[in-house]
Amino acid sequence: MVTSEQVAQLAGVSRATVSRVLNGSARISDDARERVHKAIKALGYEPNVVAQNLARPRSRMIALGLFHDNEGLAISQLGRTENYFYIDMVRHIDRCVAEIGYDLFMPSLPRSKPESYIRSLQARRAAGIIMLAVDQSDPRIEALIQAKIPTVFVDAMGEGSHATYAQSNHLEGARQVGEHLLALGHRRIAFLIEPLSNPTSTERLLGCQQVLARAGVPFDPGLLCQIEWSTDEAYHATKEFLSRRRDFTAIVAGSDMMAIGILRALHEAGLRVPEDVSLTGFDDVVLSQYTTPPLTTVRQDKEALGKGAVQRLIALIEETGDVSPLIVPSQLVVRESTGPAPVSS
Amino acid sequence: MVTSEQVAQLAGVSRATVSRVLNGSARISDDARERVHKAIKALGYEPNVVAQNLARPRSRMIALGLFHDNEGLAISQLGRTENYFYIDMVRHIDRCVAEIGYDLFMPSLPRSKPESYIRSLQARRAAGIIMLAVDQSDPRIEALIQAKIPTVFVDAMGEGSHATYAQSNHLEGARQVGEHLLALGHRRIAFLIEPLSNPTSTERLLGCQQVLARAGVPFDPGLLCQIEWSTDEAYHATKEFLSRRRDFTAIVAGSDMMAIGILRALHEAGLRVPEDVSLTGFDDVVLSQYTTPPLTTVRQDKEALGKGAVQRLIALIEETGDVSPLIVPSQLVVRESTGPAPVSS
DNA sequence: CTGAAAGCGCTTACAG
DNA sequence: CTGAAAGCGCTTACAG
Repeated sequence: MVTSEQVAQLAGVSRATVSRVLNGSARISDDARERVHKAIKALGYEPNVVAQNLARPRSRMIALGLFHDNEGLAISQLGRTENYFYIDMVRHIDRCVAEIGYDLFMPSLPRSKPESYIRSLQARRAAGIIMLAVDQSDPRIEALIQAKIPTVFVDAMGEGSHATYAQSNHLEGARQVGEHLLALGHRRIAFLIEPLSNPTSTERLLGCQQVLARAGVPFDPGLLCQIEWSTDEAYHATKEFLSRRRDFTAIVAGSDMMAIGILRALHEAGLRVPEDVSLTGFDDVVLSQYTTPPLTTVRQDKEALGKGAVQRLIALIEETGDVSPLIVPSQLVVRESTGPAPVSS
Repeated sequence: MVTSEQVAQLAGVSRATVSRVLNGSARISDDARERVHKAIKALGYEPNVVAQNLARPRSRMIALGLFHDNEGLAISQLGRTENYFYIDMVRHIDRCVAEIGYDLFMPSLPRSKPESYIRSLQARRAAGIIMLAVDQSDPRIEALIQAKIPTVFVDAMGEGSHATYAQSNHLEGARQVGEHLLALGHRRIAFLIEPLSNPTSTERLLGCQQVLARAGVPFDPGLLCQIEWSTDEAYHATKEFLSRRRDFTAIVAGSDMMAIGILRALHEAGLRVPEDVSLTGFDDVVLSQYTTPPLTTVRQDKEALGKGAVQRLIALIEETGDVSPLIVPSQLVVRESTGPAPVSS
């Protein structure tokens, strides 16, 4: 591996000077700058980022975490169906982070206590962390805030001197769903959603409830079903649910990936979508247009979320710029899984 | 942050000794070992892995790469529908790597030449790399082999003094598909598969061809359609294909994610699956049991692949153990997207 | 068994 | 503008 020492020798300067031209320091003679650049090119030099991260007061590594079931292995969690939406979003985060010259990494930390999670993060010298959090009560949220590690939470509402958050306007999205179903004549609507320890879930429920309440539609608690949110679990839970109740004309699923499982349970039960029952999702994952029928859902603006989260994290790290919570508008997308409520029932 | 220096002081030993007990060096007095452990616990010490990776002759970081369209941003690539199968596999890789005390990272490297890709990898001090490669002609494959960076290729056939590969037995899986369709009476079978620059694709085609040829079924080149392999592209390509030809009773899709797109195009064209046309996929991604109808496919053993790849990479890095290419058996899973060939046509 | 010293490859005050 | 030196937090021969 070629080092800055070799570049310095070839250019006839010191390592300090090489470092300075690399980091765009101001006071460098044009002559020196040019000689260094020439040497870098000739040698194919690329600075050792591990050494840089150790030497600099602040590293250029951003950690991406995903809290799920108290697991620390972020990459593994990302592969669970319930997190497919985040995969779409992470693509934008990745791109955005690369553009500003930082490295993104997903620390695979063993399951452990919050304090040790923090220490592992520090041991890896993360400059900051983007935390995809699905459970507001996860103790690591508070631990990150206390530790004053620059953090942007996505879908959890952590705030502090070095923390802020970004999320879609789930409430507004849910209201659109409520209005859409209402307009189609639905009155008895079932909610198959994630446990309400997930704030996203709560907002989605609330948005629908608000609209229905204003329209004078009574809320039937028996039609509210909190289920775990993988496609598999949604499928099984729906089968069980259908064995108890069928007196509804529409289902609001907590997410698209849940809707995919619900759809199958509905098919197997001989219920047609949307003729017998309408179904809506949330998120607009790539696959929601490939279900049978294609899914009516609420689109989250993945790009705005991803870029916004990165921008705020940098602002937090560099202590300059906008660090206010980011709320991104979301938008109902009507496809073919919703239709008029059946007249008889 | 607490450093090894502080631990040393509290334990009344030198930093060297702290380092030795941490790394399980043999010759350490029980007394010293115990004092150090006590100090570590008292201080909540966790070694700085960045410093470790710099100081050690060999780091404990494993890079995960994904070559796709000459892009370097691995995490972004992973989120494309065409790579959903790899997401499932990566979960096992992640877990396995964490178990042996290594860190997994997905370098987000800007699009660049092979040489500079190699340099970036070295600049990040990767001990080795697991390369998910989808195009055998990608120049980075050869570059990695030449550079003698320990590498395990998945789905590309790179071999060298420091390189080996792991993949499913796609040929055998494809034979099972061919036999299954043959047994159901299909004779005119369309292949909508990835471009043959992808060796996986070639093997899958070949396996089916072999079986059909042995059965005396002629191969119609007009029924072979090489299309890009995202769900989207498969959908659009299928629409186009259906406008030209419909004289087939079965479609072999190059992958499950392609089959999902194909399924939609078939629905829209008014063709019923499997009554009018049977459809098979490959991979058995999580979602293949949630399509309508659930997909007949070939299951890849993700766990065996992931674990096997990691085991071989470690063998390559430590220069001891089995580094022979790993071929994992795969297995037809019959679900509801295949049925008897329609009698009339 | 253990410590002092050199080294991993950078960056950054400190002088000049 | 530029270099010599110290430092980032570890590990590992080298002695003893």
